[in-house]
Amino acid sequence: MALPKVGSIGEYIREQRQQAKISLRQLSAAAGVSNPYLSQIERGLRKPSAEILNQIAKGLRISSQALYVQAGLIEDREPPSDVVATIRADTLLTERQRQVLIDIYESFRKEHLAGDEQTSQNAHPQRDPETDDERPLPPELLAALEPYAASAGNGTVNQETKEG
Amino acid sequence: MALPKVGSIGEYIREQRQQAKISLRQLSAAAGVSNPYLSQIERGLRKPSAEILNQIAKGLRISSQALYVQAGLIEDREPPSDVVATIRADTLLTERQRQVLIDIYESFRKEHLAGDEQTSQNAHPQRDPETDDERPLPPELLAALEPYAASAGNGTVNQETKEG
DNA sequence: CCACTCTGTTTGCATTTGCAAGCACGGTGC
DNA sequence: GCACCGTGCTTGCAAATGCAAACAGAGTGG
Repeated sequence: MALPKVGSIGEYIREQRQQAKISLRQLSAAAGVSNPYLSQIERGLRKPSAEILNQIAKGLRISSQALYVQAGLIEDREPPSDVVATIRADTLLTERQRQVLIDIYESFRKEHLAGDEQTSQNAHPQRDPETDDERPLPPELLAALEPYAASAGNGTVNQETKEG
Repeated sequence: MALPKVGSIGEYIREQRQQAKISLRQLSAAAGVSNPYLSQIERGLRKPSAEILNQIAKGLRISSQALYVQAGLIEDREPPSDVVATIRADTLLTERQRQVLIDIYESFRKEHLAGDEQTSQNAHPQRDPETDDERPLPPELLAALEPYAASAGNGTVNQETKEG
């Protein structure tokens, strides 16, 4: 029953704090959170919000992302290549553009490596958040490419045009 | 509005959702949050916790980190890494694939900078999909994307995967 | 005209966050 | 003896999160 099974986040904070050799109150002051709340967080009785986590990370002088990963709020999955990581880190693109580039890149790699193998299970227009990893290009990617492809004149892009 | 760019997490979510062309309820189901709450989040009436943010990021299939940065929860000031150099260094791609990726990347950057320079897109509470001035990609680039774009509307995945 | 379905929104409420105040314990010095 | 530090922990309580249900419009079609 809703026992905050954030697990190691509290222990992780406590470890970091003890390694820094500062007291709970010191960290609470540095992080700008109350000491009782920090106490409860460290013992796993409370599940802090992202803001509190961020402040604690600041107070501990550790990376916010490391804390989010510990909290399970960021998937720390290994990027499949340096290209993907680099694209992801590029703040000059929109998120959609990033996704398009990464998807294209991965499609290219699959094509280049496998050459023949392909998956033909992308029939539904609805996305399934759980079961898509092998598709060539997702529908929303094509939707994102659509405005660019509009001037090509090849006519391959056929959309419902429900609203526009 | 001084610089409320990082504060408008809700607008960012709404933009991403509308770009993905899914309804609020669809996203709420995919993200596992209630639709009224998502509505309030998008309009800035509620400040979602990190968990909710993470679920929304999953539902949108965008990077959680990008969302946290948008929410101002991560001071992520990573330098604009050189995507082009990384693509060029990738030996798992063919030269032609590399060129296509680089072309797309540079087109995206031009478009992103041009679109961001005069007005940010959060001026209107609702975007009109037709008023986007997005520049088309070069024709040879679209030709390279053709086999992937085949699954847009006709459902026939015509993927020759032949690049020679 | 009415039923049905989709869109996003509002309302009321259980649950939770996060804090101020206070508690219990241990070590100092006077 | 006992005031005075420090440590972390417990207790209420205002405020916020997040949800279920109901609401208001716009299409669509019987």
